[in-house]
Amino acid sequence: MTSRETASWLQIRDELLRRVRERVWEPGALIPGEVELAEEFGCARTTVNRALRELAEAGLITRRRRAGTRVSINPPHKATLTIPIIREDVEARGASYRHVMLHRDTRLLPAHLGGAFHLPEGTQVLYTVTMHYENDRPYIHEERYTHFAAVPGLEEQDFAQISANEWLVQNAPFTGGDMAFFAITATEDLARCFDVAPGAALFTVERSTWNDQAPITLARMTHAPGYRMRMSL
Amino acid sequence: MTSRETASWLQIRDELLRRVRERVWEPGALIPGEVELAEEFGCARTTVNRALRELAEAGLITRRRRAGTRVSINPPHKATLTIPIIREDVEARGASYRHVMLHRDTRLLPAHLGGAFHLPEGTQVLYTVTMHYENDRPYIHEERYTHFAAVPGLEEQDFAQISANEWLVQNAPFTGGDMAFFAITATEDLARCFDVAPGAALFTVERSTWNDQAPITLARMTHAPGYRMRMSL
DNA sequence: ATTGAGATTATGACCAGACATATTTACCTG
DNA sequence: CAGGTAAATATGTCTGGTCATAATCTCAAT
Repeated sequence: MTSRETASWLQIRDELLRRVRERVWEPGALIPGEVELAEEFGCARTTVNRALRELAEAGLITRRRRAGTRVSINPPHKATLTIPIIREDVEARGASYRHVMLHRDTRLLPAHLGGAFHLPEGTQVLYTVTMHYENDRPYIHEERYTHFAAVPGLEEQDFAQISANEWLVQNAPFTGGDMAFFAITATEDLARCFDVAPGAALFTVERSTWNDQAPITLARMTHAPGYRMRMSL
Repeated sequence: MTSRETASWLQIRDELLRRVRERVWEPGALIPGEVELAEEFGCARTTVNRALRELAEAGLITRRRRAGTRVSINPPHKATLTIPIIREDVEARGASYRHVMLHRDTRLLPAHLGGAFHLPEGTQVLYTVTMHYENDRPYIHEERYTHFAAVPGLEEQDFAQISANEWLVQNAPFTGGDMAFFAITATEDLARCFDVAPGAALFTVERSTWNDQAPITLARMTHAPGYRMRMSL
């Protein structure tokens, strides 16, 4: 008890994890209560609780008061994607980064974006189109609508030094958002930007973010041909 | 103390979260220690620790022994994707599901998959091609390589009733994996399956899973035209 | 100036016990 | 038998401690 190799709650978690994985406890089965496990492992209930809570957060077990703890029937597999700032992403690979703003204007929110961007149709937004380059090769084409009222100081920014992508992350912290991934065929504009034939398949990420129910920005980021977005489970 | 609306560690977490969000504590700044905060909130150090631990797990703050707790400079934005079993995903939308196995054979691992599937080139694998339908409309085209040695009972399965997708999730629990998303242009085969013109842009997910360093399966799932994979931040 | 030993300190882990809360089970009543 | 109430119980939270560990700081010896 004086010197253990790893924290005991971790050992307990791993042992419980093993029992779930190796079907010592079948999916759906009720597992022993905290008191019983604490006795088995010779520790306080708190420690078992810590281990069980972690497993419950991971979705491997389901806990309910009075009803006890059960092995989940089909544990949801979750993958976590860390959203990078484009510049940092590129530079982390040791490549050079630059960006060019192709277009910028102030306009009223187009009707067809009502669904993704929960604002009334006529709201004033900033519309920008930016190309991001990795080692001077086209990397991402970014088309973005930003809600003026939600981001103070937006008008003064020209996004020459710092891209809208990066500036917004630092200056308009969001509390929620969602993303969609899909494939599109290159329009003539996009084909020109990426130097491919129109109709080529391109991978696009559309992301909208908001803050206390006020939408901030909606970005559509189309990636260079052949791009693969990776994540681990 | 006798009756609070929510658990106090949650209240403390939210208050600390507010201070971070509203820049009461600047990014990079050192925040008060657990003892001091416990005093401020009038609770035990354990309770403050619980709140701080949650925030640290979310990446909003960074904690180090002796050095104290700091507000993260650029908190990583993470999105979580829950990977569905195709059938459950379809049925959850109230649609009917069916699948058809188009092809099945045993073969040696093709050389070009060495990278994604960390097995020697000649390993015996099961190759299957399955179409998944939603309301009798093509939904996902699944091409899959499964490592024979890693999955006992694989040979006996014909995947007529239950798809490989679902069977493997339940019978070959994996401990790790990775995914890649990208866009492809439809080959003639795929175009026929989805009833679109060859060259159409299709969204593809490639997923490989393993278990204690032994690869289990590599699946390439190509989605119907127009499909959008959604996730929230 | 550099290095290394020791004191200092904030977080991390743990414990034994207490009370709170959500559910289920058992029982009691109409 | 239906419906409501009370007891039982497993998890959830909190307290007020102790000890462990990692990182930093101090200061002296090289």
